[in-house]
Amino acid sequence: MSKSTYALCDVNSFYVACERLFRPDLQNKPVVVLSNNDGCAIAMCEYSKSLGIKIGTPHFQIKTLIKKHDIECFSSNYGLYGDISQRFNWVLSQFTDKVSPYSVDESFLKFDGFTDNLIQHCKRLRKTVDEWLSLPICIGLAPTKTLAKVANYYAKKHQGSTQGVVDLRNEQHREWALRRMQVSDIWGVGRRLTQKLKLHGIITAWDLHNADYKTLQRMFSVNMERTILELRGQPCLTFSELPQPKQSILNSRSFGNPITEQSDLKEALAYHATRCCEKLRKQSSLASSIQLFLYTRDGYHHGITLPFSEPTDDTSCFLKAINSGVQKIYKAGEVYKKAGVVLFGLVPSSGYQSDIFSNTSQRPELMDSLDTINKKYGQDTIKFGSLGFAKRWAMRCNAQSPHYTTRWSEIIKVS
DNA sequence: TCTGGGGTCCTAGGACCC
DNA sequence: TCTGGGGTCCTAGGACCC
Repeated sequence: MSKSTYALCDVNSFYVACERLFRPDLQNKPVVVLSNNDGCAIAMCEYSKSLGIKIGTPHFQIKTLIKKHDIECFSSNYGLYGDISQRFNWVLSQFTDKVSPYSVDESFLKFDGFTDNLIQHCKRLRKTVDEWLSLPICIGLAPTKTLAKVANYYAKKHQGSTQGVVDLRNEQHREWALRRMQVSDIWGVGRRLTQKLKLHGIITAWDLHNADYKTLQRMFSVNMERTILELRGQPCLTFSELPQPKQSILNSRSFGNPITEQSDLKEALAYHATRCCEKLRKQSSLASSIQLFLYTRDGYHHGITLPFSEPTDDTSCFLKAINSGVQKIYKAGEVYKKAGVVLFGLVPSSGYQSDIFSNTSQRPELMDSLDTINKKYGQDTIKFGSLGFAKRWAMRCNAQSPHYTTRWSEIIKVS
């Protein structure tokens, strides 16, 4: 039996590609996409990169560049990106039944039983994504996920000569590739680890490939051991087609303007809890506890964790917890810049044996109706009163493109 | 003046129990 | 002067990813 081959498919500058989909006039114009709150650049085209704009560069630092080079700037539009991402994965699923979405713009695929014709198959896949979705992608092939990432790195770097597909199933090719790659470019090796590895003379990906994995496991962690083995072609990371249920669910935002009133904080936290609960019910889980946290302007962090008497997915239980929690951590006179909610201790809702003596009110039908209506008619068509109407905390988002594919009112008009 | 948000996994250390 | 050992659970913090 032949071994499995992994492919990593990712869309080049995904957010920018999405913004260009319905704006052909931007095809040859520089584009930058900003983070939530329009705080910093999080995606950009090659040209903007060449001007020195990097991921994380604050918006205010590049304002002159934007003006000078007539760069089109967008607030991020996650509704659009999420929808295009789903279409992308659907196209991938036409080429293999083993698709594992890894992030909004990249997915791992698994191919069994392919040999020589796999490269041609991937080139057809690439052409199809281009024809059907107008998205530019690159594909890396290898016997492990970590090596597929390496292959993808080269496919992206040498798109012209490789036609966006690089195959590292061959060991000699792998050595060539790893010798020329910095260890910091390996998936799972960040800034800190790069520095520490350097002290041990490990500079290139090939150095790490040859290092003693037992020693490095003791020095760092089992993740480092896995990375080394994966670089040697031994799969250590699992491949799962079904998205695994989240173990924690978080929603938070910086405020558009600083907040000092407790009532505004409550509204913001109620909003975050509502979003968390939607995600919770979507993955059919119940949460055992809720944590709220506030950040002050001076960067100080206040948090509190409140357990429930039994796991729940009823929004009103979370809102009650927020009411009591925020009173405990709020300090009059503080200036707050960010708030958020995390749900912990998630358990599957199916088969959960609820305590017959518990007085927690579970109203699955009510929550169901709420989700159905809001899904059909838009977020917060029906909502709890504690979410309020003022939204004094709402984030800045001054240049968002229309939700072309997910809101009827924003669909493109041809006249 | 203005620097995002949502996740995962691992480890160390403290509390507690027997 | 001596001052156990092992297990579990929880939390905080660090590191990584996109």
